[in-house]
Amino acid sequence: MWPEEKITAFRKALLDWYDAEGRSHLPWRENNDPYRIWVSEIMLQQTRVITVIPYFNHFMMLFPSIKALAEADEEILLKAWEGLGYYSRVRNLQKAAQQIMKEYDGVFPNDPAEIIKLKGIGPYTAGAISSMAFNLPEPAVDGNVMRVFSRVFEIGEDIAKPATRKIFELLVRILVDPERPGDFNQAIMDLGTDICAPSNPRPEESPIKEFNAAYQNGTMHLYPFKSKAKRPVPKTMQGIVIQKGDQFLLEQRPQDGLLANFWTFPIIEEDWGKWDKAKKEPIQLNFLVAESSPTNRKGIEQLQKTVRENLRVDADDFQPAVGSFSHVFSHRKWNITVHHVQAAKLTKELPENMKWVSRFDFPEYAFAVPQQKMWEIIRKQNRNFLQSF
DNA sequence: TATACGTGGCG
DNA sequence: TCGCCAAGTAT
Repeated sequence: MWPEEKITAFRKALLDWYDAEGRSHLPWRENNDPYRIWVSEIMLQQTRVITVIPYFNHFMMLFPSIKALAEADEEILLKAWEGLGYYSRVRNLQKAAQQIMKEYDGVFPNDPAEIIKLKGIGPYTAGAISSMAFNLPEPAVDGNVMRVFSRVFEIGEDIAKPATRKIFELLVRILVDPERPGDFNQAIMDLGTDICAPSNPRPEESPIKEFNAAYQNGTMHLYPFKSKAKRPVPKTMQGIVIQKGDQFLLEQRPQDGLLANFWTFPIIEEDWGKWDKAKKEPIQLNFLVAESSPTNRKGIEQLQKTVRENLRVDADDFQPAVGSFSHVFSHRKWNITVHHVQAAKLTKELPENMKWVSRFDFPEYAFAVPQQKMWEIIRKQNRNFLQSF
């Protein structure tokens, strides 16, 4: 580690730059309110600042206090997070708010050991809140911090591995400015956003270039080392939009897993391994659907049969696909073919997780992006001949 | 420890 | 089009 004088000089160079060039205008930097800082840090997990700003302002208006958040209706909560992604974040946010109301009398705890016990708060966020809201000299190590210091100290450990974070925490615990820990942590992140960016960094403009070993040694291209992520697994899906007048059939997804609890038009995954035991034939939706035409309706009929059996909806007038699109998640990719059919009648006995919803009530629902894309296809299709869409 | 979990932007 | 990236956490 550096001698004490060098550490002091590093802190000064960084904080002088931060005072002059840091992003002091961000809405969650208006004050040191732990609630605001907490909400912002959760939103900022794996999410860009520019994306977060409008969500943050709206969220604080809807839920201005920990108490308001703890008591919020879950539908309203999810709607406020609509489009941000990683939706378990907002569920955990509310759970933590309820934890604070119950265990800490509604006052955000100021002890790192207590903070990290809150749902959805891990080592990074605990350090961020501790340092920014309570001025405690805690490390807040995120991707930016690992990138900056991997270059400064030429650390070649794989930053994709969870264990690597601990190396940087040890480092930052020593380096962090004891007088201004929150500003120190934010300064590193501001630096990592632009000057010390992942691609096309400009180290010659950096306030700490004299401290940057990789820059001095011409090894910038080697740091940070990050192992490759696996590419998303493609899945072939059929999106089934079933309409009866103003009503559309929506299905609520399971409470765990991808897009948990979200309402969507039914989405059927192609399953080549699934066999119809009675008929002794595979249920193969997609390749048949893809080949369907006015003269070859086998695939469409297969789909219609599946809809009747699985969704318990007797849909007539089954048309070929009205559109398609891809949606990439972090770990999988949906290639969705969208079908629009008119229901012969409203089925009385729907499965528990399905219901008919008027399209005029759609604005009250939180729709994940795949659902929004499906709805956009239907709207465009209908705008051609229906003014009301 | 490795994997699940969203979305949008950029080269 | 595609791969990578962004203020991570839960399990």
